[in-house]
Amino acid sequence: MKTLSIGQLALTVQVKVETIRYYERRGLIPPPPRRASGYRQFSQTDVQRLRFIKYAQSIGFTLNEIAEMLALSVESGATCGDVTERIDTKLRDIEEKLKTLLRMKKTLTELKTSCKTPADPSKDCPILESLDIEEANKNGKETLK
Amino acid sequence: MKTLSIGQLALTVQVKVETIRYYERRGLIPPPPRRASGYRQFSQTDVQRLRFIKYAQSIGFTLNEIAEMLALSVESGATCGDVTERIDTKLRDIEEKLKTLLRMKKTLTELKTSCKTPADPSKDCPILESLDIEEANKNGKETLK
DNA sequence: CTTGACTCTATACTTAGGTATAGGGTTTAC
DNA sequence: GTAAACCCTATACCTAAGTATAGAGTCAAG
Repeated sequence: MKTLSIGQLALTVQVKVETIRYYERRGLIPPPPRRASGYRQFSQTDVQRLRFIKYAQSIGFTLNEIAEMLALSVESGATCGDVTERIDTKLRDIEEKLKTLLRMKKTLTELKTSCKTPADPSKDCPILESLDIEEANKNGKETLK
Repeated sequence: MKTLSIGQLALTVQVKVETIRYYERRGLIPPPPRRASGYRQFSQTDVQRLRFIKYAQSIGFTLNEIAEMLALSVESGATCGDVTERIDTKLRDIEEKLKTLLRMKKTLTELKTSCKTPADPSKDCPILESLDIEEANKNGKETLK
C-alpha cells in the first residue's frame, strides 16, 4: 500500500490541498497518520472517500449531509433504508427548489412581456416607472415639469 | 407627507430594522434625512422602494442585481430594453439551475432504485458498501474475519 | 549542502444576506 | 419626571464551503 502526501492526494482527486485539510477539520475524513515530520500520510481509502464526497456534492448533498452518510457507513448495520431516507429528503428539497424556480421563471416571463409592450415604445419601462413616479413625488413633483 | 421612523418602516414592509440599515449601507436605499437627534426619517418613497426590493428578491434577483436596477431607474432614459436584458440574464440563470436540479433528481432517483433492490435485503446498502470495503482494506481485512 | 518545492499550523478573508450585541442617546406615555 | 420603548453607531457573528496568507519547518535533486 503506497501512501500519498496531501499534495499527491489533492492531485489525484482534483481538490485543493487546503480543501483536504478543511475536510479533516470538518470531520469528513479521519485524521490520517503522520510521519515523524508531521506530514500527513493518506491511503487509497482516503482517495475513495474524497471521491465519494465529491460525487455526493455534485448530486446536491451538503457537507453536513455527507458527513452524516459517512458516519452511517461506519456504523455497522446501516442499510438501504437509512440511505434511501436521506435520498428522499434530498429529493423533496430538490422538488421544492424546482417549484420555486419554475414560479420565478413564470413571473419573469410575464414581466418581460409587460415590459416589451409599453403604450409608447419610447416611454420608460413600466417596471421602473413606478419607482420613478415616487422619486418625482419625493422632489415635490419638480422633476415632472 | 408623513414620515416614518425606521421601526415604523420596518413594520410596514415587514422587514427587520437592522435589514433596513443594512440596505442603506449597501446603497440599496438612499441615506434618508435625519432629525436633530439623528433619527432617520423615511418617506413613502422608501416604502415603495423596499417593496420593490422585496419583490425583486422573491423572484430571484440578488441585492447586487437589484441595486443595478434601482440605479437604472434613476438614470433618465432607462427603457424596457435595459430591464428585459436583466430579465433575460436571470432567465438564463434559472434555466441553468433547473437543468442542474433535474440532473440531480434523475441521479438520485436512479440511486434510490439501485439501493432498494440489493441482492439480499438484509445486506448493507450498496452505496455505503463501497466505502466499507475500503475501510476493511485499511484495517488489513481484519474486520472481515 | 543548498535551494526550491512541499508541508505544517493558525488565522483571516471571501460571498450573500443578513442577525446580534454592546454601549450609548432619545422619545413618549403615564 | 421617569421608565419603557425606541433609536444610534460600531463591531462581531452566522451559514456554507472553502481560499489565502504568514511564518515556520521538511524533503529531494543536483
